[in-house]
Order: sequence, then C-alpha cells, then structure tokens
Amino acid sequence: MLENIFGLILKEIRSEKNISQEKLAEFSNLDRTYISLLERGLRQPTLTTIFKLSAALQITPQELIHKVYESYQHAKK
Amino acid sequence: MLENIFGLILKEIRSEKNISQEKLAEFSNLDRTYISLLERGLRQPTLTTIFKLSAALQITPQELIHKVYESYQHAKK
DNA sequence: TTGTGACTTCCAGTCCGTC
DNA sequence: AGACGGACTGGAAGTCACA
Repeated sequence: MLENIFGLILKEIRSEKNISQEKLAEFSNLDRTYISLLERGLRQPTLTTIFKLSAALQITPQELIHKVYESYQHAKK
Repeated sequence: MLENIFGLILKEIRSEKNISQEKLAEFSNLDRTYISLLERGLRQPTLTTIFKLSAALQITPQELIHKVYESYQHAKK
C-alpha cells in the first residue's frame, strides 16, 4: 500500500523535474534498477534512502513524506 | 548517523508524551525490543515503520521527519 | 530510457529471555 | 521501565544482463 503510493509520488516528482531514472540514480548514489523497483512499488525505502532521494530531487524529506502522507490519507477512505 | 538521530528524536518525542516503550510498541504494532533498538540507533526504520510510529505518537510522519531533518542538518556541520 | 528476473548479502522486525 | 543478548524469518539493499 504505502510502497505503491511512495512509488507514484517519486515518479511524479521526478517527472516534474524532468530527470531520468538514470540521472536520479546518479544523483542519489542508488542503482538505476532500484529506482525502477521503488517507482513500481516493489520495494520500500528505508530512512536513509528517503533522505538520499529527496536530496537528489532537491526537496526536503518532509516535503516528500508530506506528499506521500496526503496521498495515503486520501487512499485510505 | 541518521539512525542515531532518528533514535534520539524518537525517544525525545516518546518521553514528551509520557509513553513507555512498551506502550509505544503496543500502539504501533511493533516489538518492544525493536523500539529499543531504534532508540539506540541500532536499527533503521522503513517507510511503513515511520508511518506506524508517527501514528502511534499522534503526530504526522512529516513532523517526525522534519525533526530528524533539522537535527541532521545541524549535526552535519 | 525503463522494465524485469535472478541473485547475494545484509538488515528490518519478531520472539525468547536475563539483568 | 528499559538495556541488552541470541536466534530466527522475511524482505530490503544492491547489482547484473537482457529485453
């Protein structure tokens, strides 16, 4: 549930910034295929991964989590 | 690094709310010993654990992350 | 540019307990 | 109430070749 939402939000933000999965992987020091797994909701990030990704996307972790939270609250109903 | 900060923040918030580790474990459906590991910075939470914990502490996930982020930014210098 | 399957290593998280 | 230990299972981290 949360993984899927996180994946969608991640993809959404990345797309808005016109960054490829490859570039995001490079900026965050994560593997390109791992980004793909995250976006498809097949993996769940840990705290440090959340921080790495938000830094790479040039947003704060709380902004990222906030979007996930909003979407999650909405989806729960 | 991040684990330690997260642990401190978690303990801080929990203490402020006067909740025992045991109660927090109960509210969040996590193990008592695991809460202890988190607070001592020996384990790192995943996204769902962050959500579970913040729900149990009656704060939003972004508030929790925000505190961690502030403390992290401060510690980096 | 991304999805996917396969794989290994390591850690998230649980359960038993003691101090 | 909380620190800390050992042993365990599932699943995340991290990487590869290929479609």
